[in-house]
Amino acid sequence: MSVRVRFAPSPTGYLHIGSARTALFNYLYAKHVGGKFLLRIEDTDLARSTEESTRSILDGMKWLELEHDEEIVFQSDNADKHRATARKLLTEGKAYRDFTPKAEPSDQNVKEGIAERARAAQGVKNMRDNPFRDISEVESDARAANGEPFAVRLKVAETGKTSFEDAVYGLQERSYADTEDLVLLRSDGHPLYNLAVVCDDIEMRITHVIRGQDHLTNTHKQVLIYEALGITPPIFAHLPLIMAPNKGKLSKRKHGEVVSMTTYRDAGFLAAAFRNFLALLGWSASEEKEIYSLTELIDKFSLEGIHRSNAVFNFTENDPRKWTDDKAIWMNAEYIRTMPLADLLPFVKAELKSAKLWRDEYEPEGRALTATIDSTESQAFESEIEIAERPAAIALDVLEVGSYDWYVRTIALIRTRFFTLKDFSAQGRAYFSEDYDFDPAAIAKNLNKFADLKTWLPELADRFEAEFGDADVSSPTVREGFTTKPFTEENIETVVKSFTEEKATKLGVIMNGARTLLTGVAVGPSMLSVFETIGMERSILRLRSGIAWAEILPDTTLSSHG
RNA sequence: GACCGGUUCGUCUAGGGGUUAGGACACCGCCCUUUCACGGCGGCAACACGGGUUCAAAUCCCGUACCGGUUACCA
Repeated sequence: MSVRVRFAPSPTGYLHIGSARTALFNYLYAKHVGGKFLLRIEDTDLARSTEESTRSILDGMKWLELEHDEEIVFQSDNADKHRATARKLLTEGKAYRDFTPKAEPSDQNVKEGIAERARAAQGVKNMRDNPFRDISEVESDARAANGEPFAVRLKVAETGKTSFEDAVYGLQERSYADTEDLVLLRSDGHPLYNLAVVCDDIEMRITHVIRGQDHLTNTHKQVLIYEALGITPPIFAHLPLIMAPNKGKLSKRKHGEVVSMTTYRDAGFLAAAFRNFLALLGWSASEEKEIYSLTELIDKFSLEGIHRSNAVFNFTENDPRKWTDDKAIWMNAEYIRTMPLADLLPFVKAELKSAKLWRDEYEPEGRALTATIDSTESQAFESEIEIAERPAAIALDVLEVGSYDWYVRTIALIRTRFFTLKDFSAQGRAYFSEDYDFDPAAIAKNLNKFADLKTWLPELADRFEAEFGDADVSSPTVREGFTTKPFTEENIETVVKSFTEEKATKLGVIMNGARTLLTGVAVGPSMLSVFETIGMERSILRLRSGIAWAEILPDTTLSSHG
């Protein structure tokens, strides 16, 4: 029998990080064993389910690239079948009508109320004390025929226990005495969760139920329904929960956007990286390795590798630097820095486009750069990128700023310090636009402290112009007839070094000042490569520009010795 | 309260009778470097507690503590 698993979220909000991991594990297991990964929307709670939420969940799944097999099942479509099942159990005497009037839902916290009631009962409640449990069939039928409202409850036997072998938690047993006669059908005829789940899992021929540990005790109730129906239950595998840093529940209400999948998509995370991170929360392949491709994950995934203890999703509220789990950020940076450039480029393109920084010249001529390049084309393309990535291999000593080759090489250069895709349009903005911001901290540290730079840097620009000025950057290979050198790292270094000596200052002072003016930020790749990448013309322009200087505080009187 | 589950560095985890208890993130230091959030090297840091079994316990058993889940005519 082939394996069929399902991810069954209830559409009462966006895709929660815990649900996303449940979906991932189901997906990985299905793919590992060559089974089917199905999706069922558990929308039986009409009051709370929304279409928008369903869409958001689907969006999240799509972003994570967890494609489901077969049609989506909407649980609400099966309500009639659920009711029929309940009726069947009723006629077989395995369930009974409960004519107890429906209790008014308390207006305070529902969960709190339940716990309170349970505490009051001192845990000695007799689960078989429902007065309608044993009324005669005749009386029950008569009252029902009379229009009296009733809920349908499963008739749990007086003595015995339910048991099942959980693939993660091992043998689970529970005395009947601890399980109430659960409600199958509400008095308004609405099927309840446990009934609906069992019916649908049977209908969908689910073989393995992989879900959160919060359902571990529910499972006993479901086993009871399977037994009443005379059907062998599927294999259950419960997952440890993902908790907040205080080991409490991780919820939208308390923790906000950090728990939503769309947050990560919008924050510039790569799905592959986030998937990788999620996979390692509650599962491990028992090896000293952190980076796993999807194929590796599928290959190595097993139910045996799932943990039994909850995992903390570590983040610090109100700390922008640690707004989400450090390891997730690191993982994303790792992907951005080390994944094949050809795979990264489409994501960078999308980011630059949405920031209005994209230019069509960045597209390789005659080819559309998309995420799905066929293999032969992709190979040719990759070797081209390899060339661009390896400065030494480039025939030209200067790349034309704004060209495709320049673009690819720039991305290869700047990605080494980036954490998210957003960095390409934020920190990296100065590479693609003249309209970029200056980080006040960078100005304070690299410009304000050295007042002489205000005259030095424009002077450096003059020097650049004199040294490199009439080199034809548009056809840099043609060098004959020109008296000046090409604007390359090596030549730039010579010029800047002698300039520094003339001014009797440290190289760092000049370089850092220039970096701030040229890029607006205090960090980045080697400054020589930044000069080269920004290009001669723009470098000169920016060194002369007074934009950043305008932000210098008026009381700055520090000398260059500072 | 009752029932069920869990407990290895701050966090994610490896290890399941004999290990200097390993890795990753974070943090710190050094190196590289003009800067840096890149890179390299190194450091700090953990078996919840108490009993037992055993020549030997992080590992097996019992208890305690703590944490979590469930206890709905929610899902």
